[in-house]
Amino acid sequence: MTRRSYQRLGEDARRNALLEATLDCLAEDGMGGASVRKIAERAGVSAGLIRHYFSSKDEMIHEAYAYLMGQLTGAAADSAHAASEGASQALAHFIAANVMQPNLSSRKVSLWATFIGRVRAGARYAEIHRDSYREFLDLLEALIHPVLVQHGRPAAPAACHGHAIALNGLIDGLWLEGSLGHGLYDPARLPVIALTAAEGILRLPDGTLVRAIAP
Amino acid sequence: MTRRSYQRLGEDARRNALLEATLDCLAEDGMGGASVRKIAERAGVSAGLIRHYFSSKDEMIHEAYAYLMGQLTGAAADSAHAASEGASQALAHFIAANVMQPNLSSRKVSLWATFIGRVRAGARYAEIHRDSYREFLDLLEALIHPVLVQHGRPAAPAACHGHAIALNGLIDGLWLEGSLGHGLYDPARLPVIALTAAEGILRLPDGTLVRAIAP
DNA sequence: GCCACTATTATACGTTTGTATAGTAATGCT
DNA sequence: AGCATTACTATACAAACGTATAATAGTGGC
Repeated sequence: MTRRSYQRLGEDARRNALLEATLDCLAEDGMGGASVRKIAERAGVSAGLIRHYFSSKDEMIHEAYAYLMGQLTGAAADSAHAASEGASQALAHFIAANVMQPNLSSRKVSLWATFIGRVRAGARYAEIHRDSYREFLDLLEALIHPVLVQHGRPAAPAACHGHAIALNGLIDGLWLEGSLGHGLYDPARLPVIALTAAEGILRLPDGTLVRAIAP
Repeated sequence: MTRRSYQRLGEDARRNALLEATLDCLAEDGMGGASVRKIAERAGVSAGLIRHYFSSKDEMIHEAYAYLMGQLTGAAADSAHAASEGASQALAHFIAANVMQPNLSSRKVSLWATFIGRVRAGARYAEIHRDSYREFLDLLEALIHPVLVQHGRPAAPAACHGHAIALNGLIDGLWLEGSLGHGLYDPARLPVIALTAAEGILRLPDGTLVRAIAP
């Protein structure tokens, strides 16, 4: 009996490789098609290995969701904290980044939607979703507040919160629909559409955000 | 051997019962848990029946998606064509209806997301999605145009189209996030948040849409 | 080079899955 | 009531599934 040769990997590296493989299989085959054997094959390991890292398939999928959302919120936080020339530019960059590559991504949307489809029925999914949604809202509030102050708009916490909810909704919706390659319009239009809409939502002077990132 | 007694149903009625059962199982158990046996049980028939109506499980799921989107777009069209006192009220009602019950529904969102998760990898899913997305955009454009004209805003087709994309994004995002019971805010706030944001996106005078549906 | 540790492979098992098909009971017509 | 039609049940099958476990080869330390 000839055993396949293999290379050992540290615990973190192997674990992350399995989570990445899980996400790859979910993006391609959905929840119904991502079997343990497929995930193992994608990760380049045998199916028996998975039990050494996760106590069940369910746990591995939950962890994959947490891992994905950690990546998405991490990238959003980096974007929010990036160097910029003022509050308007920071907000504009944040919004635009969400409706452009690499965030505008059918893979990311497919994964996000696949997990959202389970939020209603699974407490762990719901918890991960709520935490990341809260984090996105908080990031947006922090970006919106100084912009409102700068333009003399009402900037009380409640107003900022409402704006953050609306802006997050706009970004989510455009990101979702814009990533799916439907061919109904050129996704390159989305940054301007998003920024123009955001100016309206925040009652900013026309061009405040669009001009903040234009050449 | 005692066979279970049963009642015959006409082809359309039985078929729709199966599609409803499919959606119920998908909403509860996801793509990975909705087996043919579960769906049959939910529909109150034996598993062998399904082959008499659908040539495969895959086909049944695709048909369920088309059926769901038919319901959602049908309801949207009804809402768009409902009697109203003017263009602003029609648009306001349409927007508000999308972020309130019965549309604000974790079941609907779970189903929608579950299928969206498959759009990237499945041509049939992508086709159904594109057709319904186009229909929503068209409905919105038709609602937006007279409102812009009424308020002397630029109302060329390209402008309407861009506004429809933005508004649809806003509605989708708020509907999605607002349906999931995260407890971060009261979903009863969403109609006002959505309408206020829509006024901004369309550059309408403050209160145009909010006041159109307030008591 | 030797050895201990352990990451990994291969295999097994019981259950579940989607698909296939023969048989029969419900129902409408005469 | 009798009969033909057919919607539906029950069962079977091969494959796939998630889970479990014994064995072994890779690797670092000495």
